[in-house]
Amino acid sequence: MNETRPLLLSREQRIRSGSDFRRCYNGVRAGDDHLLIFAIRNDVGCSRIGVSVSKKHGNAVKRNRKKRLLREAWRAHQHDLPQSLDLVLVPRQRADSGLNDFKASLRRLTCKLERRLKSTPTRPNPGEPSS
RNA sequence: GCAGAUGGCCAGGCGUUCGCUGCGUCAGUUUCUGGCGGAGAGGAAAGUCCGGGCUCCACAGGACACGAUGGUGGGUAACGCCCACCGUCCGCGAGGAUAGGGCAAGUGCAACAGAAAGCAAACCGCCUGAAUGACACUCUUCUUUGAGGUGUGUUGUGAGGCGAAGUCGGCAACGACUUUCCAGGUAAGGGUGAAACGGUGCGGUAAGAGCGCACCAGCGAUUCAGGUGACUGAGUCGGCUGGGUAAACCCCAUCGGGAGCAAAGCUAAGCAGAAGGAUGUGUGUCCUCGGACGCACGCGAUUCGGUCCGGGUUGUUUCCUUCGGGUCAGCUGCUGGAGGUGUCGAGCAAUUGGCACCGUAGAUAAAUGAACGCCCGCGACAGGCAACUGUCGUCGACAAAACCCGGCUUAUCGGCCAUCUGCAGAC
RNA sequence: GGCACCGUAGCCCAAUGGCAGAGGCGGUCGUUUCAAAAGCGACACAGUGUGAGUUCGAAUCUCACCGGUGCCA
Repeated sequence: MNETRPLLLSREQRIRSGSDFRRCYNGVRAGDDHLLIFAIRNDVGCSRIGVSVSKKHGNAVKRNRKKRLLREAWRAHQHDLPQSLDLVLVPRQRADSGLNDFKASLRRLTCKLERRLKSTPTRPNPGEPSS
């Protein structure tokens, strides 16, 4: 691991507007038992993530804990993952997902998404409105 | 020691590393970045059930509706909250519960059962008289056996039989059916029902009845005493008693303007309009004779918490309604307040006055996290007579601010403290 | 965050405070048919979201929870 680059997670590395979320939902996606990821390329210069946890996961405390675990997993692995992507992380509705589960799923699924995006690099994202 | 009652408190702790959001300061520099310092979820932050602060709108009034509250006194900015007390109910007790004004202002409701469900009467039943049957006795009439009548007594019936009348059947005895059978006194009793016009006893009576009396319960009036008051206690008198339900309509008293920080204000950016409705009459001044301004009436819009009356503002060539389009970015509001802690007073208490000290979250796809180590607690397993020891754990209650306070309600692992009660034991 | 509204059979929904509950669609069985559909007949399916209270009695009235829906800049 590169020791010189700090493991940060600032506000610019987060998806915060509804239109960006909608753009991601029209991109490619991949999932496993713990996680579902929507991804699309961006031109901001760095990768960004967004987190979406539905009300089915429990009360506000349980939902907040899942969001923090997802952000921590991404923060720890941000330099090992493909760059210049917008990711939306959606956890699966199961109670036993821990931090290590999310880390492993994140690594595995982003590699899959990177390969899928490279295989169709010129795809004009048919789901995205071309406004 | 066991079982409880009430009130209060805590909400796993410490350390290292990485990370997040504000604040202060310094440096680069004015887009931001970095260093240092310091701060960073709750007792319920929750539900949004009440009350206020604050912001905007409105702020002539009247009538009628509407909503909330409901023992008394106090506290408070205010409350449906809190404290103290009163009444009622529950508990052996410490204590707990209590929407607790008024059905003697009016209207309504009570299924089923029951004689009857609200005015008290009707029905069954009980009793008396008339009437009538039987028996006994007395008197009397007719010609003896005998028959009839009068009176008295006992007893039966008196909605029920051997009563009376009619029809049918039958030789008859008799049987069947139909009709009819007077007047009154009672409310003791009447399988019900949630609830039945006081309860028990004695007297009394034709039978009965608060009809009378004694005690008890309840109601009303009144007097005295205590209390600020709700109310309590004692006495006298009265008729003997008038049910329940107002979280049924309602009456009484008190309170209530509307909306809510997605309020409200500012900056920046951006877009495209369409349809429908209203646009009247009279008159004055100016006057370039086309218009402008003003007044009155009418009409429209809006507002005065709801409706009506009545008013305010405004429009009458610019407004209103609906549909559509654009933006949904930033700033202020935004945290110092009915603040907290300690102490000295007032008060039974809730609460409140003085003084001193403290500085205590401000996010916006929404900040508090992760990893490791030690201790604490819990659970499982193993060893051990036990005390205990060791290992393991996605182990650590309920739950996270969103303008801010005061309450209420609900959720909650485990534990601590204080006061008190009952039972058992010892002294 | 704030403000409103609603919970009754599998679904849609009715009910005067009174025997605990109407109807439609759907379901099961029978009848009919060669078989089905339609029709006809029968049956089952609720204890009214949960818990307290008022009342003799609550789906209904009151309160507190639970679940769901809608609106705002």
